[in-house]
Amino acid sequence: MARILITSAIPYINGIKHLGNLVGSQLPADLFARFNRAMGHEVMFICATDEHGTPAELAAAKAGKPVAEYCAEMHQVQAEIARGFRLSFDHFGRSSSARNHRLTQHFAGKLAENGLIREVSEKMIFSIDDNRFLPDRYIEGTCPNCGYDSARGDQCDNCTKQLDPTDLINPHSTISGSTNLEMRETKHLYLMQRALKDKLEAWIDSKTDWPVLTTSIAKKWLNDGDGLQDRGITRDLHWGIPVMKGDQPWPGMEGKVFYVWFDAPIEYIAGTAEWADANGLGDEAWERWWRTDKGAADVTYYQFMGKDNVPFHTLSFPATILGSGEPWKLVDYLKSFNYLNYDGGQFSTSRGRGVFMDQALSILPADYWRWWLLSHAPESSDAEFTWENFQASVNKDLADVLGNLVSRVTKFARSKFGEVIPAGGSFGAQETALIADIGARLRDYEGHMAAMEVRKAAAELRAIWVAGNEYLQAAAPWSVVKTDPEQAQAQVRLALNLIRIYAVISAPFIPDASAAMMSALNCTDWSWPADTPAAMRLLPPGHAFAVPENLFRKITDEERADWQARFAGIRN
RNA sequence: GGCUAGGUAGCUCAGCUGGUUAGAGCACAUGACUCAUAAUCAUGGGGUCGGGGGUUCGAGUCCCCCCCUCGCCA
Repeated sequence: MARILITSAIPYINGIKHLGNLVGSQLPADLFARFNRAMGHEVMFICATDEHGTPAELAAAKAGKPVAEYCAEMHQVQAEIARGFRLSFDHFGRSSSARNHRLTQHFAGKLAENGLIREVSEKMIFSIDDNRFLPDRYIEGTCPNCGYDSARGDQCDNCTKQLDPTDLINPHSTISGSTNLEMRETKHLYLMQRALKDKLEAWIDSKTDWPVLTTSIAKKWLNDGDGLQDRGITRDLHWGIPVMKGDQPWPGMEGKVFYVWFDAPIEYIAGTAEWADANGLGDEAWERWWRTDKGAADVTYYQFMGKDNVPFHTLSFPATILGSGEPWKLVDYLKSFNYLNYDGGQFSTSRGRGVFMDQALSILPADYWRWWLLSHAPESSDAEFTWENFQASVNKDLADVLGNLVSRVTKFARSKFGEVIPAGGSFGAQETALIADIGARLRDYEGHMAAMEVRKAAAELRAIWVAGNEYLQAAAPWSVVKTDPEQAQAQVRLALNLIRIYAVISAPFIPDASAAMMSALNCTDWSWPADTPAAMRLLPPGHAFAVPENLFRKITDEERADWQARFAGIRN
């Protein structure tokens, strides 16, 4: 039994995520977690909300709530939606937790102890009316280059010229509109990543099995231009983790907090500690997942994320870990995803374009979305969601191939032999061939799942469902029953056992439908069909079953057209 | 502008270190079956593998140039 640590990139707190966010990290991570649990491995699957930073403060202000209260509420909202999608986190934590405060401060203290932190004084724009320093993109004014009147402090959207906020003519705060701005001196901490460059590079170079997408991004940042740069890890904000050197005050840094990108990945560790706390366990319970000197030497650590997160996970976070000089677990395999586009364009949170997680669940149950998203995961390149494709895939794969199979088998069995597994006959050549075929395909499926080849795994799973229909069509128990009822009983017995196998192996993709199948079969034995011939005989003659409701309904053309119109533009 | 990835049947995509008539699913056509959610199964049509050069006995697969898409960076 292996020990497997899985983290999904943590979603930002300021709103509900869209399906592109879901399929890029949480959903494939959940698939992998469920599969590994089913294989009997010990799994720790952690996710959380990423709660600090300026956007959270602004979103809270807009909602008219204190930021802590806003984050607490939004965390509950996101947690509820995650449950709706059946994301099987062992813990869904919060980057604002006491655990993360302590750990983040601990790491900063260790980095300082090891001479990897330097203090930098710099001048930044302060908005007197907003009573806050403004990040560059929150300042707008007239572009000195082209005269565009809504140029941002970091770049002009019109002429694309790179700008410094001080270049702008008539600069103003985008938060309040105030022009009452001034340059103020402020001091920040920088993590000296340059000093860790060689260590990071050697570590990246050792990861020969990583996708090119991952390593090429990391190497670009390591070597491009002036190479890896030191990085500011503090900000002048109110909402965040106070800057402390371990548990000691940090002179000169009073009133400042750590930068959100410094504390967010540390939450992977803190979230595991939160899990231990929530379950009444001691520190050793979570440390055995993260500290190689405390039992984590045999842990394999997998991270899941969209490609935009790769630099932080290949460089920044490892710099924190390596720089601490302590034996924390580094990621072993990093699975990154491209983007999911929506009907010819991009999903857009600001314009409400595309389908958001809460809306998706209000339309159809989680399994429909899970199946489509995972079977079309943007692995090798960007992928595209269209309603036509969604309707066609879901209707064909789920309703016709799988759902109808369960329906035809259980209904036929009931009408001919009653609601128990029939006892007659024995498996012949056709049955033996099916068992061999399913067995071979299962090994293939397991290989794809273990390798996180999500699309290929989905395709193989579907092929396994199809094999059941092919068998049924060839065996034709509805004909055989007229001449050789004993043989038809054996065929039905096999088919009913096949449904249990389908339930077990499909659960990582469509957990609710799997549960419905198992419930209909009156079975609680979720053991993986490693021994296929034995699994085909698991439900014994005389075992009672029931005919379930149809597992999946079909999406009609009217519904498709309606949704297409509804999600084209502004969210309402 | 630099860099990554991609451009393969109407659609969504597989094609590892170059090697027999380029594959799958969907869609389409025909046939079979009638247990089942008008579901299933079989067969078939359909591609000059973005364009142009080159290496090779042989290239979707390697090299060069060009065009287009996406993202990152500047």
